[in-house]
Amino acid sequence: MGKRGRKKGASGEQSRALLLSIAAEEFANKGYYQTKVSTIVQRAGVTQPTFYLYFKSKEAIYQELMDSFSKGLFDLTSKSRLEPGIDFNSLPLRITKGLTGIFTFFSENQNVTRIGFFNSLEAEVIKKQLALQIRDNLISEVKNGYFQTDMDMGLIAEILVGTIERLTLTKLFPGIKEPEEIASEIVHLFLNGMLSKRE
Amino acid sequence: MGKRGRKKGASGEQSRALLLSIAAEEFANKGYYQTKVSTIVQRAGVTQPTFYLYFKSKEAIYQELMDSFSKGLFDLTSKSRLEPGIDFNSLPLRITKGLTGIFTFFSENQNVTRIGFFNSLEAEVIKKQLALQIRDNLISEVKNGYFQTDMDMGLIAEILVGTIERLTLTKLFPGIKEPEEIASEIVHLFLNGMLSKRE
DNA sequence: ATAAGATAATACTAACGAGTAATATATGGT
DNA sequence: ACCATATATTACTCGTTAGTATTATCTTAT
Repeated sequence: MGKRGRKKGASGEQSRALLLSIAAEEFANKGYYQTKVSTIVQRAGVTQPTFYLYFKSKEAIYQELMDSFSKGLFDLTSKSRLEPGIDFNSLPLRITKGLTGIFTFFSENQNVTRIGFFNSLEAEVIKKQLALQIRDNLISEVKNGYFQTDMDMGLIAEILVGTIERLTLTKLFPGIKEPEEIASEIVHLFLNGMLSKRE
Repeated sequence: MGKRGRKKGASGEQSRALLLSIAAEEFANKGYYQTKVSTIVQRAGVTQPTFYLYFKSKEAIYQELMDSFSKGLFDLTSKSRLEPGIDFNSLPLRITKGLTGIFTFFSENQNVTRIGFFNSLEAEVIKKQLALQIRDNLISEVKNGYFQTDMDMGLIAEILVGTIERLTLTKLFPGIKEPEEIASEIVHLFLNGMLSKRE
């Protein structure tokens, strides 16, 4: 008796994926504490115990989303490491390509990016990591004599992270600018500064 | 009978100020939702109803702290507006001074800054406002022929805000660098870029 | 056809945390 | 000396929300 039990055509993987996707949206829009499991399951058209069939806890599904973002970003940045001995004049383009990759990834994964880069406690850790990676790249470029050597590369790396962060939120996500556009404007500014008329 | 009632030497203003200060610390460290009124009052050595004697709600005390930050920052930035017709060569120093003012304010008000600039929903609004003010200044400086004119000043303003944000968190708050130091390095980078050897 | 395992629902618990009613003690002006 | 007011406490309520015990239905391999 009753309308309990497994539904026709019910597929576990599908339910799980749906929950993940909706949860990403909720977490991205409302943050961790304002996001309710009850809302997630309601929107997914399942019940609370179904949620706990696939995820150990609210914390766990959040972590899974975080990890997904974290891994994606890490794969990206470790791929875009510069091999030594690049042509001098192609460096700006290389840097632009690397930045474009990051912005494209963010753009294609808005919800998890919001979670992993803006809303979470671990966002700081991730940004710190990104800054370190950027700093290492900058230092190796200084060794090649490309930049001024009297600058603090750790500082510049942090400035770049702040720049990426801010422009992602204000220009990329609202669709005001494309990844390539943002990347090339950043590179232009950071290389030449605002006073330059040099070419 | 009992130990109820007003305490000897109890001063309302003092209790209120203490609650505000502790609340600022809690909100700054844990964010809004993880901060508990019960913890605040416990740390302040008063009870819950005492809290509600001075603040309408948890939301209200949070708003009060937010407003304090918001007002402080606004006073600062509106004061540092550039009057027209400044000497060409003194502009970098002027900009550095303005930035130093902001960093000093942040440094002297860490907790509310964390709340108003990093943890809150309204942080976005505040940053947006700051970006607009910076953009206006930049544009007026372009009119004076100081910068290249082919750059998107809205974009640069956002980059500056991101820069301020990030360096506040990673260099200023940990005490790694002083306000003046950070300000002058920013100005140097943004004016000259990383390629420049010009002087 | 049937048992085992997978997928789901109903109806609950348990805890936490914001906010309050009622009550008591100190202080300061008259 | 006394009362009005400011300051504080004890001991609650009440809603919200994460998580669960139990039961039911579907699916698939044999």
